[in-house]
Amino acid sequence: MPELPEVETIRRGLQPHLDGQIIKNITFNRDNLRTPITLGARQLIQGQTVSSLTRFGKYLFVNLSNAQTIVWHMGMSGTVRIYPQGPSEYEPKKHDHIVIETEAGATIAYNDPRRFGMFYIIPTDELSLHKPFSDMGDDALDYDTAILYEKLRLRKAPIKTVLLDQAVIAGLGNIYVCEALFKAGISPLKAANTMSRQKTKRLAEEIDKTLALAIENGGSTLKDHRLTDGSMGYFQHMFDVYGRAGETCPRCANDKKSINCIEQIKQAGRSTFYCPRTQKI
DNA sequence: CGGCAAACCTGCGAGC
DNA sequence: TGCTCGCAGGTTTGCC
Repeated sequence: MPELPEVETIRRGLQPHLDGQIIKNITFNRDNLRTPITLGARQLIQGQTVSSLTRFGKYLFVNLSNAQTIVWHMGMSGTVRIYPQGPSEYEPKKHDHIVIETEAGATIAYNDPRRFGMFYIIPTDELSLHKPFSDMGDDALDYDTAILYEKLRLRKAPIKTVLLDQAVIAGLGNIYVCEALFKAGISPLKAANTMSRQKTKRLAEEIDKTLALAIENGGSTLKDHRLTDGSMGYFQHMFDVYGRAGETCPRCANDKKSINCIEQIKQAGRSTFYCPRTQKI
């Protein structure tokens, strides 16, 4: 599910219920997700105050007053449900792997059927040195276009594949890469190292617009993603190309030039949706 | 090192 | 109705 807009939507939902709150209790209903849940995790988390709730790329960071940080990733199918009234209101669901109760009385449940998610704790000051983050690119909501251009210049793989690499830019996933490339009129097959400064700037503008609009709309619910109140995102209704193989893209529809122009292809094992007529190499 | 397939899991829809 | 197959928002590993 979660690319940057979905994770940011979850972060904003958690903010009023977790930031500044004391974690009274945390329950792990299994000892691993994608990564193991260490034995000491509960002791390090329980009783601590949340000093801030931040996001980097698709990762959520719950920073604690004891200088430890919970690194939280939603995998493919992770969702967070908040019950402000606490345990009396909480309805356990299958695949609720982690349940947090705050001193203020809220219950927060992490549900993840496919268990591709991650939830582990590391010292806050080691975050930037830590494995995935140490060589991750800038966050897709706050990056330098000139640096993006330099990174693209070093890669000859297709632009679609390169933008999915979190070391290039952090937070983009399959949906938003397809959508941004469409809006920028760039073919997903174009070699990254053939991107001009001008085209990179154009792409960056469309990435910015696409992510902002998606966040405004609560992210995209294909199947699993939910806001923390259980409601669905809305941005899936605004896709130009993702999941629309065989349909007509908005540009071609406007020009009355073609129908059924949207094609679905595979790149590095992932589906790509695009309009071959209007997305240029 | 770069690039790609496969693996990690469960659930769901399509087709038979 | 029920079975099998393929596919899904991501990341990591291992093999050319």
